[in-house]
Amino acid sequence: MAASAPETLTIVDAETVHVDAPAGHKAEIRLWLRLLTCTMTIETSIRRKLRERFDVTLPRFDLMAQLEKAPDGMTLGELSKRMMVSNGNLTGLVERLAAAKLVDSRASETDRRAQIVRLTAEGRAEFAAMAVEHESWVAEMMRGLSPGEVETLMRLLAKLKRSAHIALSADEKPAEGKNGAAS
Amino acid sequence: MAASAPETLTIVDAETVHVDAPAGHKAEIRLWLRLLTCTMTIETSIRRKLRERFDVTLPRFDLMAQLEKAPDGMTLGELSKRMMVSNGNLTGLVERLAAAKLVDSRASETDRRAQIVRLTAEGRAEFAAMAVEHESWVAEMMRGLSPGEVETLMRLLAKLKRSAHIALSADEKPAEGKNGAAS
DNA sequence: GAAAATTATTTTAAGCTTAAAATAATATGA
DNA sequence: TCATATTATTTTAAGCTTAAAATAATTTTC
Repeated sequence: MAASAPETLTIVDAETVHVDAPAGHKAEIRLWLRLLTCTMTIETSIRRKLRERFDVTLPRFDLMAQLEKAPDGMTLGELSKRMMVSNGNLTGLVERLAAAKLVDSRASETDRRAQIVRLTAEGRAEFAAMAVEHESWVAEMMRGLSPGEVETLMRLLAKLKRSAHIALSADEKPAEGKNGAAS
Repeated sequence: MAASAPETLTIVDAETVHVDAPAGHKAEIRLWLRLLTCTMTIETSIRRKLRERFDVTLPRFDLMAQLEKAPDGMTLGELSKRMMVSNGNLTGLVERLAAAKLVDSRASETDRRAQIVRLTAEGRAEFAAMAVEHESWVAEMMRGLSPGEVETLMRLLAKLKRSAHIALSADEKPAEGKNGAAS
């Protein structure tokens, strides 16, 4: 069951076996590094442009982008899940954006534990301006891909995402035992 | 020439046009978000496991991984370029790893500005142990992809990387003028 | 062989990020 | 109802990260 044990025995030739670690997953490691490189390259460029053009940080833009999709606001927990960052991180981020009058954060009427965060009118306008350029920057960086290639990447990355989530859930519940062995 | 102007007019049907921003690059934005999600999912998992199993942070692991490929050491500038992080970032990272006796940093003999960083014997041993498990974690998360799919992703991400670099260099030199208009 | 330009790194100030512990409000169950 | 568990967030401590300014060494140019 341990992830470190080579359970799936892929047949490899002798060369590959003795050069690599037990199971020889070099292709996967190279793919992971390439994925990281692509993401970092694009992200670094976007970060720089957001600062130059709008004097805003990427995390702030990302937070505003989430809120823009939720006119009725969103709790911190929801934001945390969607942005894939820690809860504590958001507390500070929201505080700073609230200080800049771009978002508004207030306790929920029905559950006083929850904070509901919304874009202010100013935040919405500011985001709209940024989003237009942001979209064109991304498109420009992907200009070398054909529509078909974009489509293929979408499909394969969706598959990778599913695959990663399966691995995730597999090691987050090392022992189950209670509700039967199903699913 | 501006990245924000819709230069490449892709023919789209009326529905799509009026819903989207000027040039309608929704597919590209969605691909970018998916790329980000995949990377963050895998990275978060690796970060957690490195901490649990080896009590080490991801940036430290990444730095050691770079040094492992350079037995004769590497300058900070070289590390900065390869890891795609800022120069100042590395100063602190190397200091902390040096304090832990995992790397060794000393001024170059031939250029006293440059610091040359190397893994210590202890660092090399520590990294070797981590690398084995790291490789299997990554492979596990990619288990749902066939070898052919891994190959296709490699190829298309390489293309995306090139495309992004072209866009990068296009706006890093807004005016050239000196060495002729060639290339 | 100096002045000027370049290169490599460090410092600084601010902000981002995480994991873990603490706080506070709600839900659950005897 | 009251104790217990759960949920949502904040706080804390440490470390990561960046951009920009400062420092220091080397190279270029006259």
